Amino acid sequence: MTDFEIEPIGYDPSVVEARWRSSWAERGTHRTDIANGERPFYALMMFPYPSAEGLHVGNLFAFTGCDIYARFQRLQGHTVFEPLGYDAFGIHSENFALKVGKHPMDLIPSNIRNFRRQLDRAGLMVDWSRSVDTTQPDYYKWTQWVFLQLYKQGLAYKKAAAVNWCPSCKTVLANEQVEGGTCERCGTVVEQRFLEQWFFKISDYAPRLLKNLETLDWSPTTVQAQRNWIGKSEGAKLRFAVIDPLVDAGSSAVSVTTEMRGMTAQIEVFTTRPDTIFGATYLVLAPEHPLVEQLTTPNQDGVVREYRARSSKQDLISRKTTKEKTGEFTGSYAVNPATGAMIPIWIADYVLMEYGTGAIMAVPGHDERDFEFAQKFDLPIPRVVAGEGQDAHTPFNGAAYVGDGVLVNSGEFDGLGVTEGKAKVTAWLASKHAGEGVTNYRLHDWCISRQRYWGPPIPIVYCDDCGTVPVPESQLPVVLPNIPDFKPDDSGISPLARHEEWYRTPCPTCGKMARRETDVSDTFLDSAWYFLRYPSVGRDDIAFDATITKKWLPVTTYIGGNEHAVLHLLYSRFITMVLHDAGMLDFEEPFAKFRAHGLIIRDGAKMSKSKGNVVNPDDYIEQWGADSFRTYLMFLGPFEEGGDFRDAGISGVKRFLDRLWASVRDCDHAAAAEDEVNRKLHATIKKVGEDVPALSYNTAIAAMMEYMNALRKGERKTARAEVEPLVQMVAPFAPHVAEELWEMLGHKTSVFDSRWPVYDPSLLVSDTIELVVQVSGKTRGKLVVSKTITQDEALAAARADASIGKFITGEPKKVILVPGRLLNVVL
RNA sequence: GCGAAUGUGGCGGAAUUGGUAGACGCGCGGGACUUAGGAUCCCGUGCCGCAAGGCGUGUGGGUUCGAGUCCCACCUUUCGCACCA
Repeated sequence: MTDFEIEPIGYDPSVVEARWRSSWAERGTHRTDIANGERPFYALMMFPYPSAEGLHVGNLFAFTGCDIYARFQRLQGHTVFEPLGYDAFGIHSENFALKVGKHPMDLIPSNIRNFRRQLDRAGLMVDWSRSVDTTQPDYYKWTQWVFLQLYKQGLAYKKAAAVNWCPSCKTVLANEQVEGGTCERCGTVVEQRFLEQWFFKISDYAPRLLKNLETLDWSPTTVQAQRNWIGKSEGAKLRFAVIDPLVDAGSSAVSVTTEMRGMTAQIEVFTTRPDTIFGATYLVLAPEHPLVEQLTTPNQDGVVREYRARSSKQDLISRKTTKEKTGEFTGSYAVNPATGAMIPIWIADYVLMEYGTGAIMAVPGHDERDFEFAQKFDLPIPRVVAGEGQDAHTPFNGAAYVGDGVLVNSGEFDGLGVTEGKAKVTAWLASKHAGEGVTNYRLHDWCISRQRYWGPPIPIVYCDDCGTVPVPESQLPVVLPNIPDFKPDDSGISPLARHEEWYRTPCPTCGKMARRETDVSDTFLDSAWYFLRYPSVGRDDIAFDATITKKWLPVTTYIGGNEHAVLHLLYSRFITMVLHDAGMLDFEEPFAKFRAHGLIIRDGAKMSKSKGNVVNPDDYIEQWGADSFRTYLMFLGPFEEGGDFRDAGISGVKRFLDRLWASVRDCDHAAAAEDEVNRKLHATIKKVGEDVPALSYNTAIAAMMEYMNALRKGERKTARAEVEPLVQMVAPFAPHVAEELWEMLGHKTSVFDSRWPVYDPSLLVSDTIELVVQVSGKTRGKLVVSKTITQDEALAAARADASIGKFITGEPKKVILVPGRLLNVVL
């Protein structure tokens, strides 16, 4: 190497990165001082499921985004805690184990080893001394403990209920795990089954889960998703008296009173339009409604029975996608409490048992679905709301009228607006004991039982004498046994139920032989509290330490995928609220700030195994280094929107890091920063310092590249003062090479123990500005002028400039000067 | 169907409160250094045009001295919810 010219411009990432990986490990650079660290900052990322395929680029995209944020906060002087663990229980792991014929207890540890290897190479600032693995007894002991806390609060209960059953996964699913009638996991059409299940009363918390959303600094899309899911709607619960079919069947009476004899039952409906009750001409029950049997008259029995059988068997897909209305008349009638009219009771599958009361009053004139149904079955369609230009007799033009208007054909309420009508009609019906105003939520209780093997056993014992007995906390964990035959079957009973040696246990209360609960809990319970565990990892006497928790939580920033907007994120909020109410936490919202990241696609298409366009991080890290890979991932689009991964793009990022490396290597340690460059440097410090906390990583990188270009313009020799701050700014993105360069600059400690550079605002202002000159709104050029130039001076200068002046052909009608920016001469 | 986004060069994407559209990167063209270059460095690169100049942010209107940005209507794509009474 005799000549400066032939020295390589680039650095070898494999050497540099290996060197710093071991240095960080040796020096404990990523270890967080939980007990004494000042200005704690808890940067959380969603922990991955350790699949056999290894780390997905989407995982790495999310982790890197979080890592950059965390490293930046560290450079701001925070003690940052960035933990990561494994969400390894659950159906996904178990199904894969079944597929490859291995036991999950063997499979998961090897998957985790592989994940750990990949994660180590990614350059994350993760404190591995405080990790969690949800499948370890020292973790799920506390998951079971969480269950017991809910049980103690009366928020965990068991009931036989119609639940979603996935025939392929052979287990029940929570509502949140059913997507459009299919299993979110395997896509199989979900069936309804009637089974005994454990539920958490999350519905009790619906109003609070909804209200607190207003106070959270979360991505708006996530907040909106939760709001929709909780699904608040204001309306009324109304009661319709049923006329005894035996007494009144075949009666031709059109009008009856509520005092009439023979009333056997009442039907409760939920409606958001109590104002339209005068137009309710029939009732509809969901086919599986418990009253249907009782209401069906002998001559309708056959068709009703057949319809119910058909709709229970019919897959939910066709039921939810076909708009075609079907239904059957039960033969019974009820009394409309407003009109006193006798109205028929139908069953139809467009009414869902899961929502409201499973029954509706049908107002065909003012509800599209009811209209369609009434037309098909030739039921009366009266008008009770008149819109603009309509009156009580305006005919329907082939569609229901769902707009605003005034009530008509509604007795004493005629003429009231819809809003006022709702309130007055509800009050009137309440005075007649026919109903009351209620708020209804779409959110259902969370079904947590799973008839599977790979999860934490639910810590409950059933004793013939004592009944349902929770396992005492001192006897936790209830260890999941290693059984060879963990395959689920169609019976609706967990594989653990085949192991008497496991489930037979003395009753914790009386000591008599009893039977353990053989269901395990939903994976989402594991992840609903893991963030509470991280700072307290190592404490085996308690789930989370009060002092440490007070110091570190709520989580300062949580970054994750929006696919968990209604599952994990809602459950975590719920569990946190419950523990707060039990006096164990002094906050009720776990995540102060949440940001949803975008998705990575590849060459304009979604990545998928079948398309063969999946990015394997290992290959890219091998070829380009983790620093370039990380930086490229952040550069390809806005972090919160995701981006399009194209192989060609990564070279530009590597080139940038190479140039930086060369600039540092060749820099002049003694020279002062050149004025022009220094100004640019301070503008860059400002820009990057604002972009990074806003997660605008792509523009932050662009700004640093721009500065790099300015730095090298004219093949000049750079000064140390010009590159040193750039090394710090690059550090969150490319931590390995930044450490290397920091060391090359003579520092003995980690760049992450340095302080983020501070910009000098006085360098960002200058006395002269570039004034854009427009003539009649068209840009004709620009002038370098004094910042304080007046309108007249600017106009004169524009006239004097040859290329601009020629466009100013006459006397201007109007002249507009935007100080410091632009001059528009209107002719 | 409902709701939320989105639409800018050949491509990924930038653009304070309305104020130089296309930053940064890829790709492409030219040059330098080279036995060589898929390395590196320099210059150029929205479209049309020799030029002067004109035209350009999904489409059509509008507000304004001035619109990618604001308003109205429509279209595209994506995501979420999907008979929720």
